[in-house]
Parts: sequence; structure tokens; C-alpha cells
Amino acid sequence: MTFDFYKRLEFIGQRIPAGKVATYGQLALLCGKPRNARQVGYALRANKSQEPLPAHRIVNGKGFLSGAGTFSSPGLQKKRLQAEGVVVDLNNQVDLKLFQWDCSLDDALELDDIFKELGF
DNA sequence: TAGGTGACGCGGT
DNA sequence: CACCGCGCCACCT
Repeated sequence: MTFDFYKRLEFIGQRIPAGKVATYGQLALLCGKPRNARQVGYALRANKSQEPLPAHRIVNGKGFLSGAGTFSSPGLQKKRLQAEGVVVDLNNQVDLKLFQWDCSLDDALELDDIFKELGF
């Protein structure tokens, strides 16, 4: 069910620590749908959830701020990341080696348990 | 109902 | 490396 996907995404999104970034594929994987990286971006754009997600912490697999263009003002995503201490270079790219949210296997399993408990 | 689209990602050249 | 093509799948028209 797609509904589950969005609720999970919302939950996980809020769990991304400040000063770190996550990739679309990474979030899709944590949501239990490894092939739905595109839907992550789609969901953020549609912004169905009531609670605002930290969308600025989501980058693509190469570290580029691929969603920057859809923010209300140009450069907003970059600005927010820099405000958190994330280094963004002139090409709108971050070093994933340094700043990617290193979600451990335990974290993932814990999330799975929470989802099961909450019913989505 | 059918076809097009895209805040993606991977594998081949 | 960089570039290109194709697979992916929920949404929208």
C-alpha cells in the first residue's frame, strides 16, 4: 500500500539527524521499498503530510541537491544545510562520505519494529 | 483506460 | 572517470 510508504517516509524523515543527509534510495530502502527512490522525491514534492519534513536533508546518490529547484526560493536547501554545518560545495554537492546519515542495521530493525507496532 | 513523467539509481561502454 | 540507456513505479492527465 502506498499509504504505508508515505507514513513511513514521514516518520523516517523526521529521524534524520541535523547535520546529516540521507539519499532517496536510502530512505526508500528503510521504507521497505528499495525500488521506490523516485517516489521519495515525489512524496516530498507533493508534501502530503501535515508535518513538514526536513526535505533539505535529502540528496541524491551522488550527493547533489537535486531537489533544490523546487524549494520556495533558490538556494534555500543549501542555506539550511550550511546552517546545520553540512558543507555544500559550489556545485551544490555534499560529501556523502562525511555527511551521509549512517543508519545502522540496528536502526533499521528498530524502525521495522516501530512500523509493525504502529500498524504501517 | 493508456500513456507520459520524474527531488532516482545502476550497470554497461 | 563521464556519459548514456534502461529499469523502476506511483501519480497525473
